[in-house]
Order: sequence, then C-alpha cells, then structure tokens
Amino acid sequence: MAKSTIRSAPEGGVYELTKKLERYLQRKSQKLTSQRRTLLEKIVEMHKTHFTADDLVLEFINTRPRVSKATIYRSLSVMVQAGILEEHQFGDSYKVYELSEGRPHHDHLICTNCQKIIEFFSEEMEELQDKVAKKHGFHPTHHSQKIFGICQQCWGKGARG
Amino acid sequence: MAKSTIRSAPEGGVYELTKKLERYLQRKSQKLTSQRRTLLEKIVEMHKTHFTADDLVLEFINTRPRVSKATIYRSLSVMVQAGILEEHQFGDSYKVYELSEGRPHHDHLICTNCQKIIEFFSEEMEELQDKVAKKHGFHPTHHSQKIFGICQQCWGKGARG
DNA sequence: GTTCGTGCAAAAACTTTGCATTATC
DNA sequence: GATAATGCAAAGTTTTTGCACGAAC
Repeated sequence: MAKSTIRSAPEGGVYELTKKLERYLQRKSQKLTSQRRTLLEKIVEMHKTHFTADDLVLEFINTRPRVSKATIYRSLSVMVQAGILEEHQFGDSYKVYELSEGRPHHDHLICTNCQKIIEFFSEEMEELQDKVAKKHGFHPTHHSQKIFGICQQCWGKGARG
Repeated sequence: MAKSTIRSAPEGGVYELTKKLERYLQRKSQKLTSQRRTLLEKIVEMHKTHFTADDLVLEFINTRPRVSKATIYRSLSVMVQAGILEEHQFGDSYKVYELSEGRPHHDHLICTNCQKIIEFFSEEMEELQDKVAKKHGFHPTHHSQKIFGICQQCWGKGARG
C-alpha cells in the first residue's frame, strides 16, 4: 500500500521466473518445453494477483500456440513444486494460484459478497502461529489463514451478510 | 486436555441436537424427516471429531433404514445452516465436517505426515484477527486458520518433511 | 391435501490419467 | 536416440440436480 510499483515491463519478471523454472527442471532432469515457457509468460501477462487453472484454459482457447488443458494442470503442479507459484484453496471447489516471485508470505481476507481477496501480512500473527504450534509439539511448515467477511465497499453498499 | 469427558450415553447429545435441528427447520418451514434424524444419530454415534460426506455414505451402505447419498449431501448442508455442523476444507479435495455442539470456536494444526488434526484455541489469535480485519475496513464473519506441519509423534519417528 | 424431502441415476465441476505422438536434452 | 511432455479424450472424484414418488406437517 505504501509503495506502488508500476510493472511496465513484465518481461523482466518472466525472464527471472523462466530461469528459476529452468534451474528447477534441470535439477529434476525434466524439460523446459515451449508450452511451459508460454504458460509462464501468459501468467505474468495476465497480471492477476490470483487465478485458476480455468482462467488459463480460457486464455488459450483461441490463441496460438495452444496449450492444452491437461498441460495447464500438469504445468501448474510443476510450477508449484518449483516454488514459482503458490496454491490456495479458498472456500470454493477449485484451486487458486498466485505468483510467489520473491513476494513475502501473506495471508488473505476474503469478501463473501464480492469475492474480492485482500492480502495482508502481520508479523505478530506469524509469531503467534509459531508459538501455538510449538506449544503443541508441532513443527510447522506453512500455514493458511483466511478471514471471511464483508469488505468496506460492500459494507458501504449495504451488504451486511 | 485437562478435562476428559466419557460419553457413555451419547443419546443425550443427540436429543439436544435433534431439538436444535427441529427448531431450525420449523423456523424455515422445513421438515424433520426420519432420514435427518437417523443421520444426526449416526453422526453422533460415529464419535469422530472430523468426518466426510463419504464416511456417512459408507455407514449407510448396508444399514436399515438406508439414507441415500443425495440426502446425505443435502442434509449436511442443512445441518451447517442450522449451526449443528461446521464445514472445513483442509488441504484435500473433499469437505470435512465436525459437530459444533456448543464447542467453542477453535482452529487446526494439520500433520502432513499422518493427517492427524489437532485442535487449538488462542484468545490472542482471535483478537489479532479482528484487529487485522478492522485495519483493512473489513467486517469479519468467520475465519479459518490452518497450520500445516509435522506433529510430535511423526517428528519423533524421523518424518521431518 | 399441500408442500417439502427422498432416491435414483444422470450430470456437473474440477482434475487426473492412458496412450500414441512429438519435442527436448 | 533416450526420455519426458503433449494433446486428446476418457475416466476419476466429489458434489449437485431433475424428476417421479412418498412422507411430514
């Protein structure tokens, strides 16, 4: 909120991400195909903070070169493994993805009226979570914190659940 | 953990819950059918802290009176509306339910090795969540806090991710 | 007797898989 | 040239729905 970065040349981001994917694939003896490149480009081009597999399927319906549905699903999984994407499951039946891209960890506020997702980060929250986990002898790897409710705009419009 | 209650007569619980369901259904001009009664009984009998729709489908495969899959899904939804059940989506593709039954709100630690779910409650966490929501002009209705990791037992057995 | 719920099977929504073909290393 | 990835369609999972019949109010 304090600092707003205008991404007028997203290609820089794509380049870094493709490098990262390449390094991951080499480590795994897997291949950097044109589809995987194209997908990653499309993901960056969309510049959506959150997207689904289906968003990508739609993007490729009338586009050349095509990337099939199966490849999209398979590639999303690879990119999650590679640490390029993060996978979330908000209330719904489908998975939601976002670029990790050196972004710090954050959690989500989800408006149940307009489906808007607001990201937040709280150092206090992170510490408290670690504290709770330790108290139960638990070794945390990651967490998912979702707060559902009504956002400011919707509340203003009278949507009070 | 401090107090351990032996439920030797779970029928008491069923009675209360059935009353609660009845009140809800009357308010909505809906009907308390034998299937809805039977389902609620079965849910209490299972005394699982967390169960899925499919768990219930299996329970009714060779049992009289039967309750169909469609009715199970429809009834679970009704019971969530009635405040009798809580619905969760932990990492997997299916939904997980638990009885609310006057239990205080709590969150979950999920062992990614043995799938065990540990419940916890932290007043501090609740307050912090409200604080974060307010900071973003957000009016929270509920939240879902999941911490994934390795539980004490699994860690002891060498499962360190 | 009206309205709502049930059971069944079919469909829907999202995701995964088998297999022959093609591209990458 | 060996291995891995792709595209397609088919199948898998979990959940929902349409409709004729039956139960609850």
